[in-house]
Amino acid sequence: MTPATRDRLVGVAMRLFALKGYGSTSVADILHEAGANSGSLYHFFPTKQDLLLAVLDRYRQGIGPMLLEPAWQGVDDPIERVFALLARYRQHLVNSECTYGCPIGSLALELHEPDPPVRELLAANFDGWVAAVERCLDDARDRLPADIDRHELAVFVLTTMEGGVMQARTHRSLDTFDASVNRLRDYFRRLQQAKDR
Amino acid sequence: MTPATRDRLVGVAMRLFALKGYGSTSVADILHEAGANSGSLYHFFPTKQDLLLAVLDRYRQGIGPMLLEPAWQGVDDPIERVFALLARYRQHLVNSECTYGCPIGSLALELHEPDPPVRELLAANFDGWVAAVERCLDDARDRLPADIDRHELAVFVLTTMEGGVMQARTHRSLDTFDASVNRLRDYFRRLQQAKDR
DNA sequence: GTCTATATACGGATAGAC
DNA sequence: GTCTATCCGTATATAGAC
Repeated sequence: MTPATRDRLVGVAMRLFALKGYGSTSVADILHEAGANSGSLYHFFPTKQDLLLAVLDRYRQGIGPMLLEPAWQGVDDPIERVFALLARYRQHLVNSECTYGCPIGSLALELHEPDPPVRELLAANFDGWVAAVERCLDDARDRLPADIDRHELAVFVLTTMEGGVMQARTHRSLDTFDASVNRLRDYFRRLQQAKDR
Repeated sequence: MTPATRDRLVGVAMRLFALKGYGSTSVADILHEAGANSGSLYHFFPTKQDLLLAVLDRYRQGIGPMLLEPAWQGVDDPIERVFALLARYRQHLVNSECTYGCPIGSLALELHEPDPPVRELLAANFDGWVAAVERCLDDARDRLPADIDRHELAVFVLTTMEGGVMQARTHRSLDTFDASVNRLRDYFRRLQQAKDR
């Protein structure tokens, strides 16, 4: 069965906001691609921004099933899971010729003064991502220095992904993304070596 | 003498694009704040995008005099210069209550499929920034492992800044920026320790 | 180079029948 | 819940006098 109209609208909006940005996606674009009419959309969502909130909520709920589970298929080592997650973003860049990166990061910088509910959902998406990485680091705590701040380190992994994706899109090249992940990998190696002693 | 109209338009556009974004800044906003009329702007710039190109070019030319020189006042140590540069972005966040970060990064993610000249000027801005950091690292080469890729490391510094700024703006808090810079500092410490042995 | 007035398109959102 | 038709503001850009 084809998804109900509301879900279809959210799905199309998710796709188009990621592809073209929030401001550059018109309500008419969404209606056209979803095969719906203005009246339907405004029946479910009072404003375009409410549709954005639904999109951000779907991203947040999808962190586990849509992002982590596929990325971690067949990867059990917690530190390798961190880098498998980064590899997934790399694959998105490859598939899109370096035009598609992290939709949350793009929206976070596109919307300069977002209304509080929007900003909070963006932050909640980052928090969920960082928390998942932090659980990996906790699982690997025996291989890291005891005094390392694992929350800071998890934030730093997200920083590396977002900063690397931004530069890759701008240069239309994977080089800067790979350089960033290489340096993060080197940092992890040195942390693990410090533990060995 | 008050700046010539053209320069004033570029200056106002630079400010408003950084504050509100490119798409959310109307030509009328710029004209109003610059005290100019439509005819003047379109006399100098055929389209709004040409004005953006002038803004990006001014950023690029300003990397030395407007960014590096102020950040490096009284700082001679090349590695401290890297962190002084990051501290300058932190200060921008403080001054703006975490709303103003890096205008180049914001534009890079706001414009999803920029016309080639725009994308190239964004990339040139990143290149100039990275090259400056790389020169610092070259100046400190004796304190870093001989086999470290200093270009990758310079890219990683920009990655840290951009990723940290993005999260700080989203959380309206310096914590994630500070966490990222702390981890980068720890990485540098470990690189220098590796050299000592 | 600068001014005013305006063309023209498209945006989000609404009205009201079905 | 869905449809068509449309309101109305604002956007970029232009025309042509001065």
